[in-house]
Amino acid sequence: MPSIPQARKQPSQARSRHAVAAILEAAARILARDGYAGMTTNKVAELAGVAIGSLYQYFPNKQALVAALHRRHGEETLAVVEATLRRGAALSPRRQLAELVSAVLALHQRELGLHRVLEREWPAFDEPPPSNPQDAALRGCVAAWLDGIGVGADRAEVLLRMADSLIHGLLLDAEPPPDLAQLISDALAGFLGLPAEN
Amino acid sequence: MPSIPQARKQPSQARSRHAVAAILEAAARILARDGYAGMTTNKVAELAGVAIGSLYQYFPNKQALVAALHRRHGEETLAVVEATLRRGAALSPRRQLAELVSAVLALHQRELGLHRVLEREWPAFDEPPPSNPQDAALRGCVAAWLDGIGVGADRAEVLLRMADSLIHGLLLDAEPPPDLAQLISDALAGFLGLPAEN
Amino acid sequence: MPSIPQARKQPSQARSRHAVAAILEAAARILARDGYAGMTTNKVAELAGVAIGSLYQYFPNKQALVAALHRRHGEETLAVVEATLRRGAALSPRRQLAELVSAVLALHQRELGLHRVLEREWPAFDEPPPSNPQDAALRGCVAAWLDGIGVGADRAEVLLRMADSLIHGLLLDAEPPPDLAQLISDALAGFLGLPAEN
Amino acid sequence: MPSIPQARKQPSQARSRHAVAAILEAAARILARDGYAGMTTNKVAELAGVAIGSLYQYFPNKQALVAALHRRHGEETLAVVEATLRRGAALSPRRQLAELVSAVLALHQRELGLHRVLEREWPAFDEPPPSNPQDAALRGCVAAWLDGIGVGADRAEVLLRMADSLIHGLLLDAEPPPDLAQLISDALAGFLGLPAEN
DNA sequence: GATGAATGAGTTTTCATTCAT
DNA sequence: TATGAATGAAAACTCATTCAT
Repeated sequence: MPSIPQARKQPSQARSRHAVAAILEAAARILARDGYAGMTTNKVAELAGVAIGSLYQYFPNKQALVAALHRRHGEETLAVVEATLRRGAALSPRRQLAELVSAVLALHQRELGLHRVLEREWPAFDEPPPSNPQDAALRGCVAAWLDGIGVGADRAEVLLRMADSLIHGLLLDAEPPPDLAQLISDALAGFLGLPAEN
Repeated sequence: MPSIPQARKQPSQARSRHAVAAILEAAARILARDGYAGMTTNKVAELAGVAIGSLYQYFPNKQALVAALHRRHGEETLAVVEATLRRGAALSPRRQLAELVSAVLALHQRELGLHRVLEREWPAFDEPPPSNPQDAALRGCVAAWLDGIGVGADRAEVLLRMADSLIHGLLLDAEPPPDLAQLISDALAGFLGLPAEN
Repeated sequence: MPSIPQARKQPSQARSRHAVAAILEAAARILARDGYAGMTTNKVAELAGVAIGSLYQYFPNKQALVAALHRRHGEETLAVVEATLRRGAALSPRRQLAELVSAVLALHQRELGLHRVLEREWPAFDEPPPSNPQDAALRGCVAAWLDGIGVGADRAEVLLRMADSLIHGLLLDAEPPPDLAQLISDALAGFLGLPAEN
Repeated sequence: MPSIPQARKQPSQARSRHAVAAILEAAARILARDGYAGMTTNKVAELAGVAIGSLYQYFPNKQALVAALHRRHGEETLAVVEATLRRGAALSPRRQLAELVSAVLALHQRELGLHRVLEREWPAFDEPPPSNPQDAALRGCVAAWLDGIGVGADRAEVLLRMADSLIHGLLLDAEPPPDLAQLISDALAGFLGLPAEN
């Protein structure tokens, strides 16, 4: 199996940029609703309002479509994390953590079904989801923050995974508890050894 | 025509029990290796050494196969949790938690790939993974324990989800950190508000 | 591109042996009529009266179907050549050659369209049509004959190719000349240096 | 609205002549490499460096492209044959034949893969390869020659086919014998009844 | 019960051709 | 005229499931 492919052709004209966006949007919607196996390229093209051939002009195959959604998700997360850290620079570490969890949680809440599939069903492709550039950037960003608050920067990787796991694992529950952000940041604080605020 | 005499011979229950076990084993192996989409009932039957028709004699369809694996996993987890709690009754809550995490982690390490798929790729079937009896039993068991150590029993559900998410999310990493049990129980203790042991 | 594949499964039961024969027959007919590009596996299955899935149970892909026809043709040719040489052992070399040409020509005349395609359209597969066992056997058979009549056995290969080329090239003409066998054996005799019979 | 002035500028015929040449060249290359089925009009246009739309401006469809290549090949062959006969007018018939074979063989050797496909894969279109004007001219030319050397002019057609078949059949071998021209002209001489030269 | 050949709807993907710009 | 995005019919192939033996 070839590894996960990139986009086939850079959309240059306005019309095609629109087509690509429509395709991604449709793919997200169907993926969220029907899962990876239930998502057919024909359904995606139809919902996007383009011909199936056009879809294949921009994405060489089904996997590439999902990979693109994944990438998009990574970019959004990175942006949110950076913004939150910048905004909360003056807060206590514990509170910064809480802000981060809230922000990322909010991001996920926007497209719940999609993220569920993206995380859970990222099909058993050859390898672990490729650590793309955004992942690295995110890790770097968090590592710097940890370093700044006196926690070993080497915990960045695990922290991120924990956060991801907890967010997805709990958010996707039938009835996620209302104080989810609180619960999760408690757990992460426990892991980081940050003292509770009185 | 006279009706055919009912049963020529009491069908050996042993044989069919063996077939079911072989099928489940094969399904587990293939599911772990190829993911849900890559698991075909024919491949399962072949690896199990039974005819495809026989597979369908025991499992009405592909989903049922995966559901059975899920159930089996739930049963194993319940057994491990009960045993650990029984064995560690005299320990401090914090240490009991650590024991629990270690035990369940060990269980998962045995069939890593399988659990990844079981958790991540439980396909977007019509409904969320059915809350089977074992799940309820497990929840009850943990609730009782929490109650006993002075933590609200209502946290059982979330605790279980957290544990599950963390175990799967971290264990499946390319290079899971060596002190994984420690990290996870720190996080869970943080969530439960258990004081660190000095 | 993978090299030309073999049959996927040996038909064992009577029913399936029949299916394989029907598929090959249908493939031959359609290939002869529509050429390689015009031959679709679905058309073949339909004409054969089997489901498309059954076709793929015995032939892993379209190429394998054509390869099987090729093989069959090679076997028939070998049989005809052996029989003719056996029958004509007492004749003069020049006359033996004439007999051979006639016999093979007759074989080709039976399924004209098919052989046209088999020879002309054997698509640009990776390599020259694989020298299968029958080819080798045929070469050996002809080499022995050449040796027996005092012509270098090393001409067998070229002789066979010449014969093949001439038969296909001329037979497939819109109006092949009536004395085709004569013309071709004249040419081959010229190549072999066999004196004309008065 | 006033009608748009007809032609802003006489479209450079040079440019389009160049485009046609580039397209044919690209088609030849791809056809040789990938066969008829593997040749797509889009690939051809890309390799030729023109837009797919432009290709369709000069050639109404894919077949027309291949037909044009065929025609080109016919023209080259005709030219070579005429030149050879002119140059060798003083030679003996047997030697003239040898010269002809050598010359045409050389022509084919230049673009081996292309001719293979042109001859072998001329797809089972509705009709046999259209007997274009060049074919007729070639036939006439050869007929005249045969007449001049005292062989029935009616053998021109068969002679040409034989030559073609032998050249393609043998040249395309994995290891064509070194004395190919000799072998082929022996065979053709045998067919024409030309005496061997001592 | 056990077998495995047969089924065929459904999937992914290609590519000749068109046509708005 | 040139462009190249868009089209969509059609092709190869898969696989869950059935059912005659």
